[in-house]
Amino acid sequence: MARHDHQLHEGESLKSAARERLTKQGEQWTGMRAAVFDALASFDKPASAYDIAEAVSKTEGRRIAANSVYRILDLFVGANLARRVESANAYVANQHPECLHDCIFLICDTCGQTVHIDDDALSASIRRAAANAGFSAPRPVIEVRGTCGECEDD
Amino acid sequence: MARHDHQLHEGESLKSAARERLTKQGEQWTGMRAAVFDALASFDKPASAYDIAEAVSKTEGRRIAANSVYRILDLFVGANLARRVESANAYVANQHPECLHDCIFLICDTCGQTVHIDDDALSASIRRAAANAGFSAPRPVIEVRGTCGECEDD
DNA sequence: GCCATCGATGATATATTGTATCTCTTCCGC
DNA sequence: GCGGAAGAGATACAATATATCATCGATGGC
Repeated sequence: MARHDHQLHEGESLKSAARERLTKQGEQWTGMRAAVFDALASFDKPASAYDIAEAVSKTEGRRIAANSVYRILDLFVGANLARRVESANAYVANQHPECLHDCIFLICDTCGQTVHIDDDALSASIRRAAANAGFSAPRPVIEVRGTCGECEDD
Repeated sequence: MARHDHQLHEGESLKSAARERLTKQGEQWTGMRAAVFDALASFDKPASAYDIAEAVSKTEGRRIAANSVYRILDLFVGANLARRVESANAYVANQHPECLHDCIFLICDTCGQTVHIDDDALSASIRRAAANAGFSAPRPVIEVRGTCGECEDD
C-alpha cells in the first residue's frame, strides 16, 4: 500500500526510531514518554488519550492522569511520532516517524479500524487549493469515514 | 470561488431554501428548528452546539438545553442543511443545501474563520483512493488548518 | 558539594463537548 | 376530538480537553 520505499517500523524498531527522532529534536526520551509510546503503539486502532492513560496506569501500577498523557501526545504529534485522528478524537502512532507526509486516514464507522495511506500528489493538490485561497502553512486533515472491507462482508 | 453556478443563498433566501429542503425530506420545520438554523446561520465562523444553545436561549428568552440543539444539528447534517467541522467540533450552515458536495474547509488557526471550497475532482480522487482500499460508502472529511490571508498580514 | 534553574511530571480542578433516558407536549392522520 | 408518533424539555452523566499550581530531578555555575 505504501507508495514509497522507506522503512516501515514495528515493535522495538519503531520504538527506537521514535526515540531517536525525539532526541534529535532536542527532547528527552523519558520513562513516561516511552510508556505512553508503548501504549499508543500497542493499540490496533486509534486510541483516545484516556484509553492511553488507562493502559499506562495498568502497566505502571499507579494512576496516570490524563493531562500528562495529553502533554506527551501533543509533543509526539509535534515531533511526528504520532498523529491525531480529528474525526475520532484519537491518536495513532506514526509508523515512519522520520519522513513527513500528509497522511490520509480511512476510518471504519463500524469497527473503528483505521488504515493510513499516503498520496503525496493528492495532498499536494489540497495544499495548493488552500494556498490559492490565501491560506499559509496549510496542514491538510484528510480523513474518510466509511465501512471497511471486513465489516462490509458481514 | 465556487466552481459551479448554483444558487448561493443568504439570509431569508437561505432560510427558505433550508425549510424547503427539510420538508421535502418529510421532516418538519418547527419553530425550534428555525431558531437553531437562524442561530447557526448568524455566526460567521463555525459554532459549537453550546454556542448555538446559548444564542437560541437568548433569542427565545428561556434556557435551551444542549441536547435539543444536538438533535437538531444532527438532523441538519443528515439533511445537508449544515456541516460538521470535525477538527473544530463545530458546525456551519450549508449555503446551498440543495446540492451535494464533499466540501473542503479551510480553517484559520488564528481567528477561527473558515472558508469552504468545493472541488469535486479532488474529493472524487479521495473517494477513489478509499474505494481502492476496500472502503465502501466513503464520506471524505477534508479540512485544512492554516493561517488565513488576513491573519497572515498582521 | 550547594544551590539556582529548568524541564518533566503529578495532583487537582474545571471547562467543553457529547449521550442517555425519561417525561411531557405538539402535531398529524383519522 | 382521539390516538399514535415525532419533537422537545429536563436531568443526569460520560467523554474529551485544558488550566493551574506543586513537586521532583537533572544540570550547570559557583
